[in-house]
Amino acid sequence: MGVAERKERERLQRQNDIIDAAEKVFMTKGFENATMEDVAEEAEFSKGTLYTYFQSKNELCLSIVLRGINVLMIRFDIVASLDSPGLTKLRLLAEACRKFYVDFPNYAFAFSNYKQHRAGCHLVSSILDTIDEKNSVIRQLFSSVIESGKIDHSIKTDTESEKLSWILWGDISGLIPSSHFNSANANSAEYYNYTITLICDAIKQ
Amino acid sequence: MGVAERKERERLQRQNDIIDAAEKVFMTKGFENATMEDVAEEAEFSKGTLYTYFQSKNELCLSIVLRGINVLMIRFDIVASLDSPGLTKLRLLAEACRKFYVDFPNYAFAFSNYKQHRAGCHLVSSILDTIDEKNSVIRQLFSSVIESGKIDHSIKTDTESEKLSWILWGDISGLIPSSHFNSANANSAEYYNYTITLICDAIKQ
DNA sequence: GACGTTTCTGACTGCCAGTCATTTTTCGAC
DNA sequence: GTCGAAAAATGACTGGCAGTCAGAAACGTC
Repeated sequence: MGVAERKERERLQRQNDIIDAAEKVFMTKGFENATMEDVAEEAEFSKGTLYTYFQSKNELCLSIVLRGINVLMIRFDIVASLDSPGLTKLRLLAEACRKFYVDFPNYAFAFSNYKQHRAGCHLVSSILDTIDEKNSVIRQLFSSVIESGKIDHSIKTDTESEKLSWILWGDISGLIPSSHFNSANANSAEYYNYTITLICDAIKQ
Repeated sequence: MGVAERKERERLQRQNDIIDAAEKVFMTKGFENATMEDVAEEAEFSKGTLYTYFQSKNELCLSIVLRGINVLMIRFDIVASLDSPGLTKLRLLAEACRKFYVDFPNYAFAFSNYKQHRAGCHLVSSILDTIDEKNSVIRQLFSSVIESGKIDHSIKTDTESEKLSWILWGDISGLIPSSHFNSANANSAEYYNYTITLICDAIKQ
């Protein structure tokens, strides 16, 4: 009796379609200006239906963030599994993240508004919980890469891997996408790279 | 004929009173939940009056940010005028900023929402222009401190002062108060200090 | 005290997130 | 094929708030 499974699959598919539509609409009109009506129209559903899939407009936005994190994590996992010195892998993680923003500007945009959507999402939300979880996993990944660098002597042993993984992930997930959308700063990639260079210089053995 | 001057002074005073009220209301209720009615009541004006002093709710918030920047800049200027090595002054600038957030949590809060208010402020705004100006002045201040460090041999001569001042000011004004992708920011001061330590380690002569 | 100017007011408008009673669709059982 | 129950979709409606504006009040000048 695979009906329940099929229904669940279809539900997830519809949910995905709505996120697709939201990505498109929020990206073109901006989160503030886009209305749930707009998203509903793009997704070819009525507004009411959106609310059977998402608690609020903000939660819908967080779903986009979550999607982005998942895509990014695939790239992170590939880097982490490489057979290279820890410091090299750390640089590659940062580079993977930078490239991710170039490849998916809509996710960079979503990331830059993350805090705002999170604040506007008071209710208990499984999506919020999942994001927290993924964040924790990513920091652990960074942390283990740093630790591996200590073992292979590419990174100073007095480096505080937990703090550094927090800072690095915070920098590349929060600071960079937000300055990316700052009109005054055309060559943000250069600043991004310089930040990474400085931090790596500070911790290299 | 000091009437025009007195009127201007009074107008500025009233504007200040409104910002005072807004600081209080936004801080207690949060920007999203606080209404212009709330601010008006606190300031003992009607809602309409607020709009003769500020173009929008977002511009009112930016005024709070601007106030904060001015307060912070006084502290920065004191540090910059010290007769110490450039690297020391850079550390003291970061420390002054951290202390500023402790002394004025409401400004830290305003800073963390800066991007959002800026985005919601489409119109031409003299407050926005002034903020941009102050930001530029602060980056110049950082830059000149870095340059002075090169001269007194506390900072490596290949340090890119313009990029670094951008990064540092971006980090301490944007990243730290918002403390990005995680809610557990209990010991954010530690992360803040470690970031500064790492960057200073990277550039010290 | 009358007249022009500045400041203030609060009822009103338009917009939109979010709701919910109702309709439509799905699907197993017979 | 059709009936009844459950699931999904609908869109008119509500409530709340940012921002407006026509008129009232206060102020300044002669």
